[in-house]
Amino acid sequence: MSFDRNSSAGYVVNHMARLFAEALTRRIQPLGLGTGQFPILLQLWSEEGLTQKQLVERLDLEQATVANTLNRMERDGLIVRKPHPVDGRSQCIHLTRKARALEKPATEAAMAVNRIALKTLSASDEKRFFETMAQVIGALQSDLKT
Amino acid sequence: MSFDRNSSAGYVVNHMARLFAEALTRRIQPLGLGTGQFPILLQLWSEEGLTQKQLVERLDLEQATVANTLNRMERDGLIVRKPHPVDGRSQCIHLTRKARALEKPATEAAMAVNRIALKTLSASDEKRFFETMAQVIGALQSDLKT
DNA sequence: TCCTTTTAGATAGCATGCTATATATACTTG
DNA sequence: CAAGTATATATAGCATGCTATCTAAAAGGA
Repeated sequence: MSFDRNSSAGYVVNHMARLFAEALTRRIQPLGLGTGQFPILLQLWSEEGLTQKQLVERLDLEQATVANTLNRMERDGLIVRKPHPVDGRSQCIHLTRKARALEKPATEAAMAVNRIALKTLSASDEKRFFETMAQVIGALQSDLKT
Repeated sequence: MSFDRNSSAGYVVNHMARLFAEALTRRIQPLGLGTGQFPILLQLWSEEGLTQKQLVERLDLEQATVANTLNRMERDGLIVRKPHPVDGRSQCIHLTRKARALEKPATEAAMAVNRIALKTLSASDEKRFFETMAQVIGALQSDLKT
């Protein structure tokens, strides 16, 4: 009996993640946004003027990933980089008016995707699902720390 | 109160998927494999000589994704493409000896990752987790069909 | 002060996955 | 059989994410 993809947590999780991404893409592409920009925007909507370093600390992404995504966001007119007042190595990331205007429609789109994805779950199933994911994430993180 | 990443199913699922991928990468990179090659190898280990079309039907991936991954696998000496006996458009994908030799260590690596990720879950939690993921996947798939 | 080390960010290069499109072969229909 | 359609694969081009490496500025120590 061979390894069955659909009994492999890693495979199923990857598949589910791709479906989430596709569903979100559908809804935010018309706003001119991509899925990778979303976490950064969420952070900046609640806390503007962060440095790249601070963004990296708050999001579970590598520095290079954030730098590249910021480049695309700058190109697309969503952010501007302003020199840091005291540290010449750093820059503060600020949102443009355009990016601020997207907060409501974009978060609504993300909430719609979450609602649709979880709609067959009872409140307790949903709670359990989040708890289980947190456990799995914790287990993988401690493995990776090895 | 703003949108909280960690209460967003999409975000958490994406994060979990990246951690699974990283844990698997750690273990199969020494074998010369990447995560994207894994589903294709699994399929071919159990059913060799499939066409690209058949692979696409069995894996939830786009045709172009499979074509590109097969190109890398050919480059890396894992597969060979042989002309289809009757259909001149198709090719049959065959494993090399090298790829066949990787079946055991690679599936063991994947099983190790799954075991580690789920180790804090009881049997019933684990069962429930898979059931919930299947429901979420189904809900997203039916949304995307719209 | 000068030198070393650390830190912030940029960049190169790659894999994975996508959409859109091109190409070549097969099929179908008049 | 010719003409048009459908199918199998290839390719272009992009976003997201990674590791590894480079550069420039800051911090610390002799």
